[in-house]
Amino acid sequence: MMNEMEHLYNLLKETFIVIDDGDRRLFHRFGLTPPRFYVLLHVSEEPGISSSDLSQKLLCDKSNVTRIVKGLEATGYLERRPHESDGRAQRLYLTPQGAAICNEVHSAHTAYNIARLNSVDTAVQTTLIENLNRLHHLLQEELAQQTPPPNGHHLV
Amino acid sequence: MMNEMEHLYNLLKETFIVIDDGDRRLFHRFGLTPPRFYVLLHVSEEPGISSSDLSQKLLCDKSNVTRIVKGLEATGYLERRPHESDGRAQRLYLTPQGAAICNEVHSAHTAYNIARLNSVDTAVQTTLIENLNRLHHLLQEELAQQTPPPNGHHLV
DNA sequence: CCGCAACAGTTGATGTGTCAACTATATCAT
DNA sequence: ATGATATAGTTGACACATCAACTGTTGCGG
Repeated sequence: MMNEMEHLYNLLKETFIVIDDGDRRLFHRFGLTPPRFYVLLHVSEEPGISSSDLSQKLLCDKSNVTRIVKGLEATGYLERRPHESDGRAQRLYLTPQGAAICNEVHSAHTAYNIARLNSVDTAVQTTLIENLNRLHHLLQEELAQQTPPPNGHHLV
Repeated sequence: MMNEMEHLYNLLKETFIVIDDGDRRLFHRFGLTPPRFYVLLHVSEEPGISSSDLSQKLLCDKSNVTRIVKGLEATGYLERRPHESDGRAQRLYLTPQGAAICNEVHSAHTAYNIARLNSVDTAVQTTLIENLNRLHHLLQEELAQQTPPPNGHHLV
């Protein structure tokens, strides 16, 4: 019927979906989407970060960042300033409102994660982390040796 | 710095991303995308299934199915026939070409999953499945009791 | 049998993601 | 210095996802 590999595969996907759905709802309560929040978060952690660096952190295409930033700028959460020495680049900064909402949502998200993930006991948590770590490494190796990555991914 | 919950959270997301990226590349080799493939797969498993039922299996909105089906119909992989007793509904069937590509890609995907997930040894696999199962259950309960689900999700 | 709620499916608006092609600036080797 | 190459960011075209609003059918309670 369904072998172990398929089972593991499906479990991973479904677990992710549930987590992601919870995130989406949480962010929605604050008028944000996951990508918008994660842009704010990264900018708050590294003020002045460039769009390119951001796209690498988010594991998505640069063009995607361009448009998300545009939206956040329109909402008044983010601003772009020209890079002082590189004429191509720009630097991203949070506005005061952006910083405020980012802190607020970040706390809520952390609390939510504690609430939802703390229900598994510590022992399970630890082995889960160990095992996922191993799997994650193996998968990444496997992918890396496959081909030069086109551009792929689609995080958060 | 980073507590256990955050760690687990990030690991789950990143692991999923790597898996998903591999999938995307695999399907791409056959001129398919993940959503298109999964529509074909479900129709092959349940010929005559309706769009509504499909959207529930895929955990996505009906309107999404409408458009994916439209695309697959245009490619000649799928056809729609009116439901014999319900004037609102339609039945979905694979064309011979659709059935052929579906089988081909399905085998390739299974083989790929075996290759990539078999590198973790059986013991790890087993505990991983157990622990993920537990986590998955808890998360789902948590989500379910939260609110009447709007429509959410975004599988595969 | 009639009116109305539920359901199947479509459409439009919008956000997110990809890729490919482009502009403009930087960098590096000669 | 100049010319090839790389990098930063934008844009256009398209796929996929949501939600909200709509059309038609079904089915059910009066």
